[in-house]
Amino acid sequence: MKEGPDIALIGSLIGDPARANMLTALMGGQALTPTELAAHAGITLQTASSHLAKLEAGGLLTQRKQGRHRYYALAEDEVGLMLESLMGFAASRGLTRHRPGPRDPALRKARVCYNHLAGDYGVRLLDSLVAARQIEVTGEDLALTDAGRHRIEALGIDYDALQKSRRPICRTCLDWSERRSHLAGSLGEALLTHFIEEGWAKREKGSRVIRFSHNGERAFLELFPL
Amino acid sequence: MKEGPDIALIGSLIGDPARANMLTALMGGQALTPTELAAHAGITLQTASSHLAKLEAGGLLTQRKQGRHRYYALAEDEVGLMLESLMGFAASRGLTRHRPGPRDPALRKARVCYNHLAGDYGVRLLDSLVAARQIEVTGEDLALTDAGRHRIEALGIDYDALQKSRRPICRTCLDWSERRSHLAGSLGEALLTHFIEEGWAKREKGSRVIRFSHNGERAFLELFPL
DNA sequence: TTCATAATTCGATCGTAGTCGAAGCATTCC
DNA sequence: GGAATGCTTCGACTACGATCGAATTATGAA
Repeated sequence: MKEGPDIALIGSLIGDPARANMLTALMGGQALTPTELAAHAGITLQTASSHLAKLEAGGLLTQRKQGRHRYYALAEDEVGLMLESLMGFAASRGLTRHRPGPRDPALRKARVCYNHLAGDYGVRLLDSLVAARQIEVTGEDLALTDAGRHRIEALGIDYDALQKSRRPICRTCLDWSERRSHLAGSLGEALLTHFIEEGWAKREKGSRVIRFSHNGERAFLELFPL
Repeated sequence: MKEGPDIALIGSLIGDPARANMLTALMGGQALTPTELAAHAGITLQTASSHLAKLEAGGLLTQRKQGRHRYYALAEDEVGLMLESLMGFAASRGLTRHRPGPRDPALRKARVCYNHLAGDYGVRLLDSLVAARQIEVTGEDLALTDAGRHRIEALGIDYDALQKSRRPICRTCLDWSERRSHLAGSLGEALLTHFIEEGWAKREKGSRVIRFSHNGERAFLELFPL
């Protein structure tokens, strides 16, 4: 009768439109305050506060106090992966509330998925690393090869620091626009940070879009060929 | 504000405990009837029917009519992947429930489905006839070839008698233990009757189990190879 | 201190969705 | 043919949760 994990609780948390809007907003990767999230969801602050408490109790969000602000963010990578999976299915069903506008192609090209690169460029990144045998694919698992380690160290990324964290370095994440996997995990995060620090790309305010500069785009495509 | 796919609808569908129980049950891979699903969810048939209609409208389930039964199953692989992702997260939160026990192996091996053979042996029977080009598959329809007609007449089955009845001779029937089609229709019935009359197998009282004798099992496997 | 901003808590209202009994179809069994 | 089974539809009841106004707490600024 009752077997397996309890998905109803998680589902009901995501199932409320207001909460779903907040979670979608937080998929941008930035921590947001209750006031900002209330605006995203189109509800009052009181209601938002109640929702956020539930999401936190359910383990989907974490909260960080900072002065008189409280910053909410997705609790773990796993939350982002799960939401992306839901989005993938919803998108395949044609359940998109987003009116097809000019921002849509930009979103499909490159966007942030919690903390790593997604969209066409995100998929290309993983494909390129796999093609160069710098990442090995075993089923759904990814592993960095020796060549891969040297490669990212050459980019100036501290491999030992990545290894210290308990999070997996490489991880697949299903891309809802491309419907293929892109690179998540601490390496995925580090690479996106690297691109931004190098000035190749930057986050667009108030959305998940990642804008590549002209030179940044050229460098990215050259560095990660197919 | 509102970008990306609408995950709230999907979430709310999964969010109801009764529906979550049904989906969990269907993760087993077998197609189930509303009655069975109602039992899994601990609700009445009426309520289950309402839930199933919603899940189907949401694209999570598909339905297949079979006589006076309706078999529900997960609509696509993507649904399973999505649920798996949710379960993974729920499990990591420690939100686990009971563990499933092994079902009756004899039922899985061979049982009666109305009047024809089902289970592992039932699926094998159809597979073998198809492999020998004695039955042709066109989508969900089955057709007996000339070779097939000669084959069953050689077994002593009266083909003309089968043709006289209004019922289709060959028909697919979804096997709940194997989750694949087996052979139904008047031919399916005639074959099971044949096996029993030959003494190869007999029905077990008070259950749906079909017990093959030692010699019967040997003869069956030899006559219908894979 | 006093005021302003940020956020939570409380309480009341209101809709909606889950639930089941009863009735209505559809199909199969005898 | 009629009875039995499987399932859906309809209608009514109920309960839970989303929502917001008002009051409360907490932090920072003047």
